[in-house]
Amino acid sequence: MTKPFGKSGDVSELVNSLGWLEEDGSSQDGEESPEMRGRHGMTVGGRIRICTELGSEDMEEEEEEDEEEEIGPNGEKGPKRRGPKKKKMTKARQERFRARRVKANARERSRMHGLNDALDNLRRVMPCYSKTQKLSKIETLRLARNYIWALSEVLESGQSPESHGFVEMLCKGLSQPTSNLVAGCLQLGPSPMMLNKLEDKCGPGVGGVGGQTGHPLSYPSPGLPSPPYGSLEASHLLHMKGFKGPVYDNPSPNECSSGTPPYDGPLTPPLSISGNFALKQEASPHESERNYTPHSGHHAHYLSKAMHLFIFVFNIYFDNVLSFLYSSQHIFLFHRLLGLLSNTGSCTVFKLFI
DNA sequence: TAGGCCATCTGGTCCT
DNA sequence: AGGACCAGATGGCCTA
Repeated sequence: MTKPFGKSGDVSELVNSLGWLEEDGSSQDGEESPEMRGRHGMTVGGRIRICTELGSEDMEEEEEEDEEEEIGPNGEKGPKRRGPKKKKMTKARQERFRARRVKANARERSRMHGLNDALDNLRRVMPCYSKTQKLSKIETLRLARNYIWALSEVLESGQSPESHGFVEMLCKGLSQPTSNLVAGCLQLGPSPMMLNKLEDKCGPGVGGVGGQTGHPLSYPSPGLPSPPYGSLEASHLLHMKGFKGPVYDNPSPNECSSGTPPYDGPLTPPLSISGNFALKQEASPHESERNYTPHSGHHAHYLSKAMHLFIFVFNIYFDNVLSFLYSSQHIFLFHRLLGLLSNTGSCTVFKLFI
């Protein structure tokens, strides 16, 4: 249920159709003409514009009026205005201002599109991804936070990802519908929706749950990070201990309450980069995901998933990642993890990173 | 119909 | 001067 893009563009079309565009055409892509702002003070959408340095002709007139006011009503000279004298809004200046504004709007739009693309990529690696039922921005971020948190808990405390607690962590602070969605995905395992997801990414018959390899944990070829939803495969999640029915129809007081409660206190850091991880990992350094069994490759498996998501999330803000990595001992641990993960053959994206 | 979510425009601020 | 980023404002769409 994705909404069409450029809704404001519709407004501009309306404006265009009403013939309110500037003659030079500088009001394209939803821009409102200075005339509209100046003369009416309110635009098509009813927006009130506060004129500061806007290039309206009225502004120019206002300035001139102000200058006249300095000569008092009875002819006496009033106090001179202090500070630098305002530049006059000449026609040329107005046009430059307008052109600058149009360019800035375009940049801002593309910036936001970039942000949305990144968010879309993030949605794709969430436990419940659906083209038709998109998570909202805020819910995507919350779920990502929870997911990283939950996976790191699995690594640190050895908690089973099949436990009720794992699901609870995933749903913490999420709205009721999102909680239900997540719970539904976890309970149902690889639903048709998830199969679609795999096919969307790697094409039909390529890897994935329904792919040629047949193994539930054989991920599709590179591109996006290996999808973490392998951990949601039926063999893991259908038999969750203590996970009964639509749990979130009846949420516990602390978890998954209705609405979108504010973030209630600091969580465990998304992924604790501590020596422990590496040590746990070393138990089966040569484990391949294809040969993964829940017992022998437990930590390697979930470590790789956590790292995939971790890196992917940070990939969105790559600049921040770099400063983050070079800022402390993390760089050492990062490389150590990289080496270990390489042995598992499950860190394609990781390698691309380096 | 109210509320949630979203895209867009805009002005301000900071930085190069 | 101009670009990046941010937050506020606004209207449109959708759903309960």
